[in-house]
This record gives sequence, C-alpha cells and structure tokens, in this order.
Amino acid sequence: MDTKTKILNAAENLFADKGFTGTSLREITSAAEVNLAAVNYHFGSKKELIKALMKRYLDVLSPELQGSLQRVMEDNENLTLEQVFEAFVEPLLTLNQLKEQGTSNFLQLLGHSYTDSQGFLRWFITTNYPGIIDNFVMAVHKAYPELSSQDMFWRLHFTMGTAVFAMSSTSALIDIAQNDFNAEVDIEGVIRRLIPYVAAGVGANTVVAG
Amino acid sequence: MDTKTKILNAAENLFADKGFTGTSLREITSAAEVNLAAVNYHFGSKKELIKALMKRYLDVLSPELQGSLQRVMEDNENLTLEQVFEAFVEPLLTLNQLKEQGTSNFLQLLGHSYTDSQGFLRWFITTNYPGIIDNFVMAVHKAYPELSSQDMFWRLHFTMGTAVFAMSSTSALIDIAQNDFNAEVDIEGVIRRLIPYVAAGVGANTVVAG
DNA sequence: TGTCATTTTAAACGCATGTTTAACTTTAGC
DNA sequence: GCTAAAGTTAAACATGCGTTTAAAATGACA
Repeated sequence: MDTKTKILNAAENLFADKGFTGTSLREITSAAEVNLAAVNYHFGSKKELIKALMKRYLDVLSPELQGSLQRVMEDNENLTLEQVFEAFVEPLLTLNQLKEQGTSNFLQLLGHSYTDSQGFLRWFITTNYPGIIDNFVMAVHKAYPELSSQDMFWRLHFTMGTAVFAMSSTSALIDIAQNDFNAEVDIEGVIRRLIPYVAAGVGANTVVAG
Repeated sequence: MDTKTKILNAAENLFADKGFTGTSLREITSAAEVNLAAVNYHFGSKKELIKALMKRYLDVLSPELQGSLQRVMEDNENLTLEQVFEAFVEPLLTLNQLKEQGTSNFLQLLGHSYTDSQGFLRWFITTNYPGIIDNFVMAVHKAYPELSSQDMFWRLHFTMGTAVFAMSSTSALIDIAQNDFNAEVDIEGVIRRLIPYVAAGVGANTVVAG
C-alpha cells in the first residue's frame, strides 16, 4: 500500500473517533507508520488532507444520493417524508464498499465537519456539492408542499443538526445503549431509528405565529 | 466591577461565540482588560472557569426547570409532548435576567458543552444536575407511556443533539435567516420553532423492528 | 505609619501543534 | 550505470497554548 493511502486510512479512523481538531498529525503518521512530514509532502497541509478524505466519500455519495432522491420523487405520486429520508439509507450504506472491511466512517466524519474547525468544511461541502442539498429540499417540498420556505430552512437545519450530532457521538452512544439494553446496535440501526424521528419533526404541523 | 466578574462576562460572550476550545485565555483576559494570569489566580484553571460559568446559570435554571416540569405534570391529566417541551421555555428565558442587558448565552454555552472538550462538561452536568434529566424523562413518559425505554433513550439523545446543535450555531443561522427572509429572528423565536419539531420527533410512531 | 495579606503584573516555562528544511534513499528512464 | 526526479527521513522551526513564577502594587487594619 502506498504512503498516501496509508495516511488516508489511518486518518479516517482517527478523525472519526476523535474529531479533526482532536487528532494530531503525529498520531496519524504514527498509526500509518509513515514519517511525520509525509502528510505535508503528499497533501500539502492538514486541511487539504481532510478535504481529500471527504472528497473520497463525497465523490461516490453525491451522484448516488441525487439519483436516489430523483428516483423517489419520480416514482411516487403521494411522496411521504419517510420515503424521502429512506432514500438516504441505501447510498450511505454503499459507502461501506469503499472500505475493504468494516463500516465506513463517513457519517462520523460528516458530524465532525460541522462541529470541528469553525465550519470550514461546512463551506467546502455546500459549495462543492450543492446538488445534494438542492435535491433534498425539492424532495421535502414535494412531500410537504405546505411547508413555508422559512419553516423549511429551520427544520432542515434542525434535521442536519440531529443527524450530525447523532453521528458524531454514535460510537459513545452505542456503547451506552449496549450496556443498558443488552441489545446490539450498529450504525444502520441508529439511522433506522433516526428516520422516523426527523421525518416526524420535519412533518410537524406548523403553528401560526403569535 | 471586580476582576472575577469581568473575566466571567468576557468569557461568556467569547465562549458562546467561538466555543470553549476555540477561545484562548489570552483572548478572554484581553477582552476583560485584566492580566493573563488573573484567570489562573481567581479560578485555578481554564476548566474551572468554564465550570464556574456554567454553574452561574445552572444553579438558577435547575430548580426553575424542575419546578416547571413538575407543575406541568401535576396539572395535566392528558399531558402532551408539546406541553412538556413548552415547560422549558419560561425557565430558559428567565436566565436573561442574569444579564443586565441582552439575552443570556447559556444555550449556546450548553451547545458547546457537548461538542467541545471531549464531553467533560457533559459529565459535569449529568452528575451535578441529575434532577433535570430525571424529571424530563418522567414527563416524557407521562405524555407518551407507550414509548419503550430503548426508544426513549435514542429519541432523547436525538432531541438533545437537535437542541444543542441548533443553539451552538444559532448566531450563524440567525444571520442567514435574516438575510434570506428579511424577518427578525431571536433566540426565543428559534426555541419556539424548535418545540414542535422535537415534540413531533419524540412523539413519532415507533415501528416494529425487522 | 507600618505591616501583612491580597491582588496585579510582566515575564518566562513547558509543552504540543502544524510546517519546513536539508540531507539521504529509492525509483524510473535512458 | 548514470542521472534526475520522487519519495523518505530526522531534525529543527515558529507559533500558540495553559500555566507558573516572582516581583511589584494595592488594600485592610492595628
């Protein structure tokens, strides 16, 4: 395996676990068993390494997700919000194929993208992959046309917060849940519990201001 | 105003805006116009400063909130989830009285408590103010008795994530919303939009596993 | 007024971080 | 086999951080 890939793989696991700012280049290069300077030589900087890591996933996810959302919009005459959110599951789970073993860390990484690093990755994603958000808004609008654009704005951000927060703390929560309930839980299980929650939240009745 | 209070006030605003790890003691002491060493002299360490800051709010909020939740549980025979979440609003807004002007930064601080600093404040709050969570769980259970303890666990964490994330990015989102909709939004407005969302999320129908 | 505790101050300490340097090693092409 | 590019390495650099130190200033009180 070449140095670049070794770094990417080691960085992915460490970043997912401890966040971007919580992981040092020395930890990464030590786990990857390469020299410290290799990150700057191959990627230029830590920021560029993070971008490259996210790009590896987003370049696969983005077309998959847009296709999935478009399919669910075309097929259904009476589209429900649950169906919209369900459209995320399959594309997300196919990301696991990117890793030769185990499940991908993309969702945890996405979580840290929002909470770490003063949101520079938030900018990176929204400017480089705007199609994801656009299609999502369109699908939600089709499933719930009465929702005003202002309510749409807030509820989508609430939803993003819910998902992102759940994903960035997934490993800790799964540990607690398994101790408390003796029930095995994996990332897919969390996603499947998340869907009815956010679907109901986005689909809640709106109240008249007053 | 004495040095201790000057530090607390400056720290509160900076922490709320940029997070705990994102704010240095040098920024704080510079904004407070006190010497750098003053923080360690008066509080002992940065961690203790953060604790003191949260304590200033939690000592007021905790009894208020427990009272509010107990009141809403006693009065209502057919308690709804909306009512449970509504019970948070008044106690939270009374926190503004702690500041001589403007709205309190408590919710933003609470947001950062979860995302910053590898969750040491999460521990601090849950161990020092367990009554808040207990009463909350009891109220939700009364409003939605069919919810299994496992679903309760996940949905409460989703809810916490939603609220915390919304609050920690409130200032950024409010700016965007005001530009896009020309509508004035404040923290109370965000809370009032949040309530139907999380109430619907927690109250969503549960699906049988499979 | 003199004394002692409290507070403030400027400077330095120790440490960890991302990054850069310059020498060294490996690789590929002719 | 030589050469030039590509890659690797150990060391140092520059910066920012929380914290500590010891001297100076301030305050309270006899």
